[in-house]
Amino acid sequence: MDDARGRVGRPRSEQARVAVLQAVDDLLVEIGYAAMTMKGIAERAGVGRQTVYRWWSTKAEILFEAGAADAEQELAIEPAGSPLDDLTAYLEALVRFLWRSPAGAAYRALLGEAQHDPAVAELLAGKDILGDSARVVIERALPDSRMPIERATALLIGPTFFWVLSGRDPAGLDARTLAEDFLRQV
Amino acid sequence: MDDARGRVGRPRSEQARVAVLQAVDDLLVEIGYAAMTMKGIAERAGVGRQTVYRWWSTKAEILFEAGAADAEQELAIEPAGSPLDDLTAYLEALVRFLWRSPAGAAYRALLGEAQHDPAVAELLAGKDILGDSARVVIERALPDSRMPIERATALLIGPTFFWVLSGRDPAGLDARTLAEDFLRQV
Amino acid sequence: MDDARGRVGRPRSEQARVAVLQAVDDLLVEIGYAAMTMKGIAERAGVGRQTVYRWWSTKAEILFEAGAADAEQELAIEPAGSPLDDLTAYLEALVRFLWRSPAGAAYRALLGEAQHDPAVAELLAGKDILGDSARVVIERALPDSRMPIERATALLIGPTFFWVLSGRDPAGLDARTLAEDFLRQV
Amino acid sequence: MDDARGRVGRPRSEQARVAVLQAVDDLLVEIGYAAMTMKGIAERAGVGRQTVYRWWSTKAEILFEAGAADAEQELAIEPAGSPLDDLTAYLEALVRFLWRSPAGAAYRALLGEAQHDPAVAELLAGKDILGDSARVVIERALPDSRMPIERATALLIGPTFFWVLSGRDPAGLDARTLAEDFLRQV
DNA sequence: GTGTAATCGAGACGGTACGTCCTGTCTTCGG
DNA sequence: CCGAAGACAGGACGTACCGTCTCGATTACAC
Repeated sequence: MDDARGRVGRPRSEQARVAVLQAVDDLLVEIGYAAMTMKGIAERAGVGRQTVYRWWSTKAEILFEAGAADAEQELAIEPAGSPLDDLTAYLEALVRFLWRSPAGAAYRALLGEAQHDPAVAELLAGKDILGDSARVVIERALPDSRMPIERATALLIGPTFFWVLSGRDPAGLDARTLAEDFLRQV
Repeated sequence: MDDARGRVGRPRSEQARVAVLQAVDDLLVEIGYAAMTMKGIAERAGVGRQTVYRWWSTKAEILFEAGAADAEQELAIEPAGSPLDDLTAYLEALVRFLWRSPAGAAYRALLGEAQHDPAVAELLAGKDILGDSARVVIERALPDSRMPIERATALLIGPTFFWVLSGRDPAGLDARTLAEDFLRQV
Repeated sequence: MDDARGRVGRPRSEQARVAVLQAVDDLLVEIGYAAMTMKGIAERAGVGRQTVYRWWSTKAEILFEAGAADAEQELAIEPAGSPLDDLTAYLEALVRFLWRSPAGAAYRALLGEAQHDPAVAELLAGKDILGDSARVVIERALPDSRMPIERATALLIGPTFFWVLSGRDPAGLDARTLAEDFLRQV
Repeated sequence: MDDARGRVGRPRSEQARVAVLQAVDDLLVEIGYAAMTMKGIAERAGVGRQTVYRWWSTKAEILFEAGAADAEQELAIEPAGSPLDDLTAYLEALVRFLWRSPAGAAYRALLGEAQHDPAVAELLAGKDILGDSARVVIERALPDSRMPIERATALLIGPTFFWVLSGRDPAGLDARTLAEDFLRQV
């Protein structure tokens, strides 16, 4: 309705849109975030640069759109029977996401950029990928907890988040132990 | 010793060194990390660009040298009497550092860059500012703990670290509560 | 006939045609030839770009169509009684045309473009605005001359043409003197 | 002296300067004035674009510097014995220059551009290539003429100039006849 | 003192990405 | 089929910064 009314002119090309998102995905793996350029994205996608700028302002925006869906899916956990198993499975997924997954690499790059670029910070603030995924798990595992969900989230995610982002080797992490630690607090 | 050997030629100018470090400090506050350039640093310092490149490879290196001493000092806590008070004071200092301090801004910028730049990651790995400061406090407050210090560090720092870096408002944090949570685990 | 055959569909819009020609006239005065673009012309005329391209290939073509009629009229001189007066009047008109008239500005722009663009050269070759106007005057003033008309044309127009196009100030020209010079040769 | 005093920084590269001028000369012949771009010139010269922009503002300026010396030389005529021979030789050189010479093509392109670009007009006004060369010949051939040199110049050059620039075939020109016509006026 | 040598500020060098603009084509809807 | 609108791929624009390179000038140590 909002879309179909007074539309005039050539409509946006879906083909160009997915080509750009795919190019960003590929380039992130091949050359990394820092080496990615708007020019390079456009060329890789076989798309004019103006077309890229018409729909996204920065490579951060494209990366966000390209990675958000994957991220959400990778952090969604099947119920595992017990609270401890649930939390363990989630923390394992979190490590996998942050450490190895392309979507996680994108997330870390964006979060890094957000530390010194308010525009990116705002972009990330619009969709709290980690917090949302953790809330689902916590509410399922501890429906009766009286701890505010925000604080519980930080306690659950924080240690792993710090461990990975500060460059420590995730091999030194044990998800089950962390889950047990968490249950002792909450 | 390293310096006194058969050195010949004009020695490094201490004046140029501090001018560069000062310029980086100033520019970080004035224009932010992303907008800082090697060219801009050299001009602000009144120094030739070659002189900058001669002693540092990247702006990350300069920033690191400029901020490390401040960071260490801001995270060093006087013994406060009780373990809970000690830990609370440390977490308060940590929030101040990450959230408001220029040195903390530098640290966050570097940590962000480290997520997609291995050279910066290595730089940070060389000096574990957060981990070192936390270890001191933990060993003082809990001399008898049998939990590995690395894990204890992650449990202590993690929630606050995640809270701030993910863009949440530190006003929602309560250091004493977090310290109590921590003591329940360890 | 050409028009009356089995034409089908919406006929060419006269309104669009004159809007484009008017836009070109306006833009030539307002921003000059070099700054004119096909995009700008279409927008100024309130016309689709495709409509412009459908009927003209280049801005030179539009400008030519827009200025030709004016040029012809500005260079047509009423008989003035004597050959000398006729020629003087013509040379004065020529200076006015080349120096101040919008149509003259268009002509000079096109002639300039023709020096490095064969397509424009061919366009101008199709209608010899200056030569045709001079021939009329010369044949009227000197019906018995045995000098080839082409050479006479060059002798009459050349000095003024050179003067103006090489950027000299037309104030330094005296049409009557030039007419006398011309009569001495022919 | 003026140059050698307080110079600081790396001096301008003569090698880059001649590479650019040579590239412009080549490109003018190969692809023509209109198709020449600053980007193309820089690439052809194996030079950074900034280097081109540092020393010249427009392709017109480069072309002017590249062609001026050639033009001057091509229009300098050896004394031929008689005024008529002198003037004939000059007019023949003028036709050669305007019609066939690469330097002449450059001149025509610049003169064309000058018709709608005041910056180029000013550039050409700074060095009156045609006028200067004609003055030399006229003053040598007619040392006692009382006609102002500017007017004599226009009478001498004008017809040929008009003939060539308006796209007429120079085969139809006869230099000796034009020289005779000129002598009849002056 | 007189080299010798590494430093300094300055600024030009060849490159490359930036974000904008225009090109000429295309794809939509409405007359 | 024409027309307005506007997105498309492409490519030049002029600018900024990259990291390197030459300059002349300075400043130490070794002779």
